[in-house]
Amino acid sequence: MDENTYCGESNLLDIVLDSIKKISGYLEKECIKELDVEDISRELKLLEPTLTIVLSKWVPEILYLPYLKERMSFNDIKRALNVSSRVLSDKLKTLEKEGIIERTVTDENPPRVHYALTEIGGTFALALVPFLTIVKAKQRSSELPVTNHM
Amino acid sequence: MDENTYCGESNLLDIVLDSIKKISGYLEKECIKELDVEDISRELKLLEPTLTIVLSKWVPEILYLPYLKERMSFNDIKRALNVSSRVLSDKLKTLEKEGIIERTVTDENPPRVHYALTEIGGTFALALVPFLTIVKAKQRSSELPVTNHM
DNA sequence: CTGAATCCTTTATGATACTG
DNA sequence: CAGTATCATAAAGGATTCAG
Repeated sequence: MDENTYCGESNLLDIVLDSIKKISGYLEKECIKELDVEDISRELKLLEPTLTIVLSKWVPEILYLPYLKERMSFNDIKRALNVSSRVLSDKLKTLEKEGIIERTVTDENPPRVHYALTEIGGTFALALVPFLTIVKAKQRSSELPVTNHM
Repeated sequence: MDENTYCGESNLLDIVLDSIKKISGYLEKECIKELDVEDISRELKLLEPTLTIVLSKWVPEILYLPYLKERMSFNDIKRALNVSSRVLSDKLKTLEKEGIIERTVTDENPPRVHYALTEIGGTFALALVPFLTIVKAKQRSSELPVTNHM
């Protein structure tokens, strides 16, 4: 494993798998027995609006851009992702409303606009890493080290 | 915090935040500097097909059902989620093709069909937990303990 | 019960053009 | 540069019906 475009993720994968193991252990011991389908379903319905936003097309890409750069202009993002301005505008507005990114206008002359992840936005991005890592690992090899899934 | 429908997740949140912290620390030290927008963008494009599937409507819900039950019939799922059979059928087929769930037909009389998470599917579900936990924590209170996001 | 087949509506996205 | 407005298309979801 040497063409690590993302970064040395043989190591990242280890961290992620370790996290998953802990979560799995916790869930197994503490609560799974008491859950029922309706609970989870109801629960996920509450999460759905946010899920729909964060996991729609382009949004993961966007999240990992400011993550890199700290702040980017509208056109920087547009060019980096090769997305139409209408779609990008929509997404940015939605993400701003959700408090995931923030838009700042400088009082320079001419004024500049830049976007950056908020703190919660950054946490969101990081919380997605385990999932992205697993997806990637699955794509790389079908035989992924497996945690005990309940 | 006592109406924990999901489960005692003040504790789960701790585990998740700890994981995120480790991931954050790792990324910060090891690689973020060397990344550029095109890399990440290219990378996420590869993940996109899977992301689109797993994060589309109903799929998280589905993932957390067999997660609970180990195996469910078509109609169990249908009733639990209150989803049309066309949509459910589509989703299940796609998930099966992706190796995330598996469909089994028993040779009873009458034959029964049931669905269950595969091992990778279970890992997927667990890998989503951090993200779901963060989303939920965000909804519960705007002031979420924050990791240093780069 | 487990779907497949149809049809219809809604939502998401894309392309293009245009403005302060 | 940072968008908005408009139009067109595609993709996803929902409702209903029917069959083995």
